[in-house]
Amino acid sequence: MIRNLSAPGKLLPRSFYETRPELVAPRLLGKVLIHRAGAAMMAGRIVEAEAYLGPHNEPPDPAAHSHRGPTPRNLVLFGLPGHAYVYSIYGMYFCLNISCEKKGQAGCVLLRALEPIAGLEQMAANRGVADGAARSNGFAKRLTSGPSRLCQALGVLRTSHNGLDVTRANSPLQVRDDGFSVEEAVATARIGINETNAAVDWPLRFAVPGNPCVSGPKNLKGKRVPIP
DNA sequence: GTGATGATCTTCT
DNA sequence: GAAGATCATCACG
Repeated sequence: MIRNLSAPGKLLPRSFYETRPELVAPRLLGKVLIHRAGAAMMAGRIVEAEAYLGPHNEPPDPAAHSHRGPTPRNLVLFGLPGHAYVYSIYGMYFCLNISCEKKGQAGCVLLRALEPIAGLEQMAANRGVADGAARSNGFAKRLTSGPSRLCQALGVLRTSHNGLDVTRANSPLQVRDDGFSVEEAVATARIGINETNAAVDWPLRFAVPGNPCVSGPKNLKGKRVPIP
């Protein structure tokens, strides 16, 4: 039982997000995503993230939701950086992004996997994990290794979380720096980008090398890069 | 371990 | 009307 509800470390300021997504994504590795829901607090360390570039970028990123300009769905991305963009995918799931770059430039970072830190019982309940499974080996990994899994585990919904400012101390959704430092990242192509898409090979997916909570196959074929 | 398949619905064309 | 930044489950090796 987690009695101390104080969040660890310090809140990341808006300036952290006010730059290009391909810089923000690797820098977010090792930071802590926190969701407070009533008396419950759930937290996980970000171990995988993908950058999606805004339409002003050269060349533009055809895989990004924002690449055809603002629509009612993606409006959050064109606003101030440091806001949550939550959308529903395949009818049944949600994905959580954080808007980047200054107002009017719609870059963002998709959070793809966390390493659970706090509130694991609540996460398991949110995901409907049975007691037996919750005690089995590798259960923590299956809670949050995937963009929609982590939304389910933290209880992030489009209706209540889209557009939230993650840089405010009283926000239910925050990203904090607790001093944990990641030395380097693995950069690979993004997941789920069709080969008909010109951006299929862009190395904009960043993960913590060797971390068991990273989604997908274990050996990432990508190259090691320093954190920019 | 990998690979195929179905569930399900919002969004934009 | 089609596609989609996905996941659980099942078959098979």
